[in-house]
Amino acid sequence: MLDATCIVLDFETTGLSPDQGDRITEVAAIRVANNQILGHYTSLANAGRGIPSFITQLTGISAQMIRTAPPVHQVIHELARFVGNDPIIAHNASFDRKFLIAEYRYAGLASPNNDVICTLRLARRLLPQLPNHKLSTIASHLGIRFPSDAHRAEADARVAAGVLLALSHRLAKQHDITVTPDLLTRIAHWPASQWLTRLARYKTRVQDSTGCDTQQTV
DNA sequence: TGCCAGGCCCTCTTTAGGGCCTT
Repeated sequence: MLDATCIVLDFETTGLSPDQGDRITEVAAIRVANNQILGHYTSLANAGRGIPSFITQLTGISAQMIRTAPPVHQVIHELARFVGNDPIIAHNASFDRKFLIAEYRYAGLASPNNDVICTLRLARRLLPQLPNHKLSTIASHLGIRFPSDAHRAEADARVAAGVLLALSHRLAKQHDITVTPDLLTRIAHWPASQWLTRLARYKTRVQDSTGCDTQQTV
């Protein structure tokens, strides 16, 4: 169980690198609290960039769709209000984080300092037996179905939210521990070969600090 | 002319290289 409020974020973009001039084309942010999806913000975004044909083939997002979309600065300001200071969750979070930082900068906003948790890193630790750790593979393994076409922001974000909740549930059940964003952040950054040892030490430290056997939120 | 992301992770490693993952 995940005992916190988090924002699951997914961007569709014109390419892989904001440093190479790529911009976002669509964003979805989903608020997760008390193990439920409580709300979402989704929008296409017009950043004035052309859409490579392979991106249209991959995502279904066309140049025509972007021409009639809200301007990207408006979308980013609305996104920033929705996200607030809650921890951000994303699959391969370094990708979405670099676009978030770039788009905040373009929009004249201060660089976000939200905690960031990566479901790719979590899945590599909690599900090492999988043949790969693509979002679709993890979702299939966990019995999570895409609500619509993959590679659209809201569908990917909803699936990532399901992955987050399923991994949190599995972690809590298998290790008898309260799962918090702080713990997920720690696990994601512990070396993959050491995370179980580190988790045992973490549990011992929490028990010692509380003076009882019951796990507490830290 | 040719190339063009970047951070993480694993291993045949650490004075490195290659695969994975996101669009």
